[in-house]
Amino acid sequence: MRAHPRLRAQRGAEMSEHVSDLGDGKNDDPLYRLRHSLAHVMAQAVLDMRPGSTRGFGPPIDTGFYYDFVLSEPITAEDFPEIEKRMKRIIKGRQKFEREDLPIADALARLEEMREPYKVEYARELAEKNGLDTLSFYTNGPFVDMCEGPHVDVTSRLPKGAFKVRSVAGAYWRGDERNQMMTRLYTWAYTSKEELEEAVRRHDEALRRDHKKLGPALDIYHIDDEVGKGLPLWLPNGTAIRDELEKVAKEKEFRGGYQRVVTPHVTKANLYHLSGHLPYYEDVMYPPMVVEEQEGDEKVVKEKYYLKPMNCPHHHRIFAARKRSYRDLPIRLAEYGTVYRFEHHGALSGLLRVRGMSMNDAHIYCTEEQIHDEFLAVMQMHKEYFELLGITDYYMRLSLWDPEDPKGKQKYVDNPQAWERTEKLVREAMLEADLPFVEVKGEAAFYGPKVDIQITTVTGREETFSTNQLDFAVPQADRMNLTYVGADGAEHHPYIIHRAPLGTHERFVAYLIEHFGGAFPTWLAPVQVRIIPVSEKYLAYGDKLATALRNDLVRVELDSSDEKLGKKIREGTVRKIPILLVVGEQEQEAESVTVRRYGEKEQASMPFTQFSGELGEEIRSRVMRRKPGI
RNA sequence: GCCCACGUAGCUCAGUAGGUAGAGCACCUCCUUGGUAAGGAGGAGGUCACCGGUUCAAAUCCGGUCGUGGGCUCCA
Repeated sequence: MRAHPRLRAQRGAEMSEHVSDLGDGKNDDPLYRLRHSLAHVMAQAVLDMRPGSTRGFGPPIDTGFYYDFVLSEPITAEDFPEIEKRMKRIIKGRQKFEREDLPIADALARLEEMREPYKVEYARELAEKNGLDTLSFYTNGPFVDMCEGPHVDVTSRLPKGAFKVRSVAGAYWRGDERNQMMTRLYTWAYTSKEELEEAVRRHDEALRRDHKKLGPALDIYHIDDEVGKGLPLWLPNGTAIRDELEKVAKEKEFRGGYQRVVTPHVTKANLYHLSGHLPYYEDVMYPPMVVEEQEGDEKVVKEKYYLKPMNCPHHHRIFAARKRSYRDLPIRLAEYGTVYRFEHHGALSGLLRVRGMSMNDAHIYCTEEQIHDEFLAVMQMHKEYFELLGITDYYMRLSLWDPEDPKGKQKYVDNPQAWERTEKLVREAMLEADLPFVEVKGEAAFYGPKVDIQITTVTGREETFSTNQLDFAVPQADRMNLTYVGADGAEHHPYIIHRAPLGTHERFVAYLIEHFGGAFPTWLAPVQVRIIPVSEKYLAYGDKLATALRNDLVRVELDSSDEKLGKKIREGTVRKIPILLVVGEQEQEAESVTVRRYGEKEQASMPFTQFSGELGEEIRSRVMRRKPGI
C-alpha cells in the first residue's frame, strides 16, 4: 500500500546510524561544489535570457543539478544550446565566488530588493525554524544568490565540456500542488567530458531496459485506450510471470501458516467509514456506484458501492465474523487481492503507477507478545524473496510518526504511548533480522509504524515496492472494533501486521523486467524453451519434443516458420528465451537435443531425457544461472 | 490535477515552403530445405489520434479534446 500523496512529505527528515552506505557528507565533496557552482552559473545565464524571472531552489543532485524558476517567458529544449553557450562564457569570465554573511534583517531586505519572493519566504523560514541569525550570500560577477555554499573559488575552475542541459519540467514550489508551478531545468554535470559521456551512455543503456519499452516489446502487457489509462491488459507472457510469482507466494505463505481468502472487488461505503479510510482516502478512490430508487417523485440514494482501494477492511471483517480466542492467534489471512485507485492522471506510468493492481496482501492478527516473532518472520520472508530473485539494489526504511508534526493530530492516530511501544517492537525485529535500514520520521501510516522497501528504477526514480505495517489503531473500539477473548476471559484488541512483500504484480513485474533486462530466469520466463528444427524435415521430431515438454508443464514453443536456422536463432535470442533447442538430423537419430542458452557461449548436445530431467530440476528449484542483466 | 514536449501502417521513423502519403522490421503468398544472430521475390496494410476553424486546397497553420513521455522537495 502506498502512502497517500498528501502524506508523502518530509523526505529524509532524520536518518539513523543504521545507514551503511547512504551517508551524505556531500558538502565537502568537490563534485558537490562543482555542481552547486554550476547551478549558479546556469541561473545567471537563464536570468540573463529571461529578465524579470524569479528563482526557487537549485540544488545538486546525483546526476548534476537542477534549478527552479518562475520564468517571464517560457524556455524550451530549443533554448538549451543558448543556455550552454552563455554558461561557457560565464565560466571563461573568471568570476570569483565571494561569500558574505548578513544579519537576517539585512538579508531579507536584500532579497526583497532583488525581488525574489520565494527566497524571501525560505529565508524567513530558516530564521524562524532553524533559529539562524545570519544568512550567507554568494556573489559571482553580476550574480548574487542566497546560498549556504560551498563553491569553487572562481568560475574558470569549472569544466566547460562536462555539463549538458538535459530537460525542462514543471515543478511546484516546494513540491506542493497548491503552490506556484515553476519551470525546472535539469542539467547533467560531471568533472570531465569523459564522465559526462559515460553517464549519458549509461542512461541510454538503462532506457533500453525500461519496462515501458521492454514490456510491450516482449508481449508482457498492453495498455489500451479503449480500456482506460492505468488499466493494463496482461498478455499471455505477462500472465505467465504473474502466475509463477503467485505460485511462489502461495507456497511460502502456506508454509508460513497463512490461510488464503478471497474477497469481492466492490463494497458498501460504510465499511470504509468504519476502517477510517474513506475520509482520508476518498480522493484516491474511484467515484462510487450509486444505487437509486424511485420514491414518489424523488430518486433516493439507497446504497453506495466503492471499488475497493485496499483489502484490509475485508480481511478485518473476516476476522470479526467469528468469535476469536487468544488460542487462535496469530491468524494470518492472505489474498492476491485486486484493488483500484484513481491515481492522478499525470502520475500514471506504465506498470509502475496504475489504477488497478493485484497485491500480494496479507494481514496477521496477533497479540502484543507475538508481534516480535511475526514481524521478524515477515522480514525474513522478504530476505528469501530477494535472494531468490538476486535483488540487492534496495534499502529498507523504518517509517516513524513525527510527534512534532504540526498536523500530527490529523495525520496520525493520537496515542503517543502506542507509537513509542510499537516503534520499539518493530525496530527490535528489524535489528534481529539483520537487515540494514534507515529511520525516517513522518512517513508512518496513520495507524502505525511501517517498514518500506525502496527500490530505484532504471530511470532513477525511487519507488516503494513493498511495505509492512504494524497497526495498533484500526482494531480499536472507535474503528473496526476487532476483539479476541484472552486467557483472562476478557476481550482484547489484537494488533495487525499488514504485509505485502511482493508489493503489487504491476510494480513488481515492472521492476523485474528492468532488473533482468527482460531476460528472466528459466522458472520465471514466459516462454522457457523454444524448439528450432534445422529444416522442415525435422518439424515432426520437434513437435514430439514439444509435446513431451508441455506434458511436463514446461512453457515451450515450436518454431515452425519457413526461415533459415540463423534467422530462427536470432528471433529466439531477441525474445530473450532462456533455452533454444536446435534439432536436425543428428539429434533426431540420437534422440537428443542441442541446447543453446541465452547469454551463454557454450552449447551442449545431450540425450533429450537427460535434458528434460535437468530442466525439470532447474525449474523446480528456481535457480538463477545468470546474474540479472540484459 | 499542473508545467513542458510529442501523437504519420502492428513497431521504429521519413515526409523539404500547405497541393489528398513513404522506408525498414513485423504480417500474408510464392521460391528456397537451409547446422547457429536477419536468403530472395511479390502482396496486403493508413479517415496522418479525435473534433472544430482558416484556406480553392490541411498530415502540414490555429483552437479544443483524448492519449503518450519527462517532471512536480535529492530542499539556501
